[in-house]
Amino acid sequence: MGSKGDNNRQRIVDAADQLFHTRGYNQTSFRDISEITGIPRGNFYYYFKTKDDILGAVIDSRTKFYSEMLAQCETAASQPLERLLAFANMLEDFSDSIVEVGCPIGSLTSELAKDEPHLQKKSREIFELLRDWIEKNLSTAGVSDSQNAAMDMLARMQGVSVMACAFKDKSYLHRGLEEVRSWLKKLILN
Amino acid sequence: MGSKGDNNRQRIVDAADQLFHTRGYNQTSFRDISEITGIPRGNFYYYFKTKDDILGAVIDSRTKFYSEMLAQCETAASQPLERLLAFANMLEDFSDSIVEVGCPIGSLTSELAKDEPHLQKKSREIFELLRDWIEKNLSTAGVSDSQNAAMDMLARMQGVSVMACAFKDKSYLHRGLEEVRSWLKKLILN
DNA sequence: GTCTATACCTTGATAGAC
DNA sequence: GTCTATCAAGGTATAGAC
Repeated sequence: MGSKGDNNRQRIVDAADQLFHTRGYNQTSFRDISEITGIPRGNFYYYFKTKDDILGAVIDSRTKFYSEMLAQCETAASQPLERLLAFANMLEDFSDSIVEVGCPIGSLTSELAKDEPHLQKKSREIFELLRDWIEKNLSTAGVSDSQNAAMDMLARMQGVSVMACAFKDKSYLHRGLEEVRSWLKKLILN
Repeated sequence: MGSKGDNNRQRIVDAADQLFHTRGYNQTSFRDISEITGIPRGNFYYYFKTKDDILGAVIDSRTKFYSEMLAQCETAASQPLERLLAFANMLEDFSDSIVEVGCPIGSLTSELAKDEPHLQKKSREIFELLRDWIEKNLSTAGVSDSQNAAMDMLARMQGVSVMACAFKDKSYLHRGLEEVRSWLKKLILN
């Protein structure tokens, strides 16, 4: 705590987070992380036992990030609909990188599904965090079957992310997210 | 044409197709393909110049596969709505592998977005094939803005695939596809 | 056309000096 | 805590015999 090593550890996690997003987990090497951080490859093993452990720390970091994002949505608005809309709006800030390399959560979970079932389970927890928060707000807003509706909202956002990335089409991403918002309003306001 | 080598070439493509789907392109090695086909690693270079070339052939093969699937949908039904529903129904046949490793088109396109922009463009052509076919049928059915509606249909299917794979939830996949079908009916029958 | 052997590189991971 | 040197394994790709 507060020791010098914590800085290096955090710098490794931050660089890995970025690289896992833009290049993917399997396509990111220790050399890549070393070049960005300036920390020699061998040193990584002082902070982490394996590459999987780095990914675990990255997922923890992302969980914290989205957790704070949801907290921000709750501060920004007091009503469930407004909070859900605030969440959808925040995603627009990342539209450039979504079009370029996909959704950080969705693309990671999809990649891990193919060869890292244990870590896929861990990355799924970010989805569960979002799903439960959405469900809570939908439920408060009086939406029946809020569990399924929460999954549907995430699915819609994932769908537009995948297609926007596939077609490199930023305007489609915006149109798709706009449809999610209008779907939300219709769902809650009847 | 008809020479012995064509058999080996096709066997390589078929094995690679399967492996790229279940393990991903980058995580599939020549050794893996060699073990399945029994063809020595070195021989691959008689049929293909690089690994990328194998992927190119796999994408061509998948394009042909989906092209034939769409033709089947046209044979199975004469009305646009029925044809679109037939298409959605056919995807249910692959629900097990979608839950396990994701949609073959979506997950490949997402993977390639991160480190193979040239091949991502090629894999996108499968999406374009589907989109244009869906658009044609929606248009014939009298749907206004059929272009956007076709993208929306693909996006919805991709979304439920990503979430069903993330949560390993086959029943969610079925529910999601059922919603796509009812959305289609509402869209066309007003 | 088919096969073996192998070159050459990068990978994740380890050992041990400082 | 930090660093360098290095390992063993596995990757794509090549050379050349048959």
